[in-house]
Amino acid sequence: MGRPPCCDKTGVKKGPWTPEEDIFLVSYIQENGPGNWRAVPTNTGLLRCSKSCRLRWTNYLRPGIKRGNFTDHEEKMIIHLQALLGNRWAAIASYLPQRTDNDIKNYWNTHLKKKLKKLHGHEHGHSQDGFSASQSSSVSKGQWERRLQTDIHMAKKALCDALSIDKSTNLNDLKPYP
DNA sequence: AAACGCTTCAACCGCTGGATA
DNA sequence: CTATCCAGCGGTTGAAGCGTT
Repeated sequence: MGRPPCCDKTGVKKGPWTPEEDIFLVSYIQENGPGNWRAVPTNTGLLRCSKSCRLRWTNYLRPGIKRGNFTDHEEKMIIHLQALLGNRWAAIASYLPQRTDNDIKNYWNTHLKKKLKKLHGHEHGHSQDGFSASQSSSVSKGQWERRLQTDIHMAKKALCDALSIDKSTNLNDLKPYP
């Protein structure tokens, strides 16, 4: 017996959010802060499940979000980080605080995948995901995590090169967003 | 003008890991 | 230790918009 789905209650609204719903959600979060998502539908009167509220806030309503028009700089970072980390969009997004993981994922799937395919022609047989690739060569998760840390360090250096950032001063700027 | 196919992206679904009782 | 709950994550879907015929 698994955990029951959170959204199977009757009377839960789905689909696009209306401006009114957005206002209810934003004003609630302005007063109470994000978190305790379970309480949000009851306290706001929104007929949405907690998951839907959290998603709407983090991907659309949260302040400081930049939408559309990815810069060359951002694009390069995404390409480098994806090559290193695989499809770990939340981890990638932590390096681009103005972008959401959903946005980066969408941009990758709709723009960058195609772009890279064109660039590389038909390269075959290379893996996409770090740990799943390592698993096949019998690497333990602990070993893989350590390797990942090293890789991240190397990637930061590589990013500095790719983005023409001064290596000695700006490595720390690439720390994930808290 | 309208029918069709393609692209984009907001939102959903199912799963996982961490926290807690 | 086990069961349950919740937040968060990544894959996927489908409606809307856009371009082409």
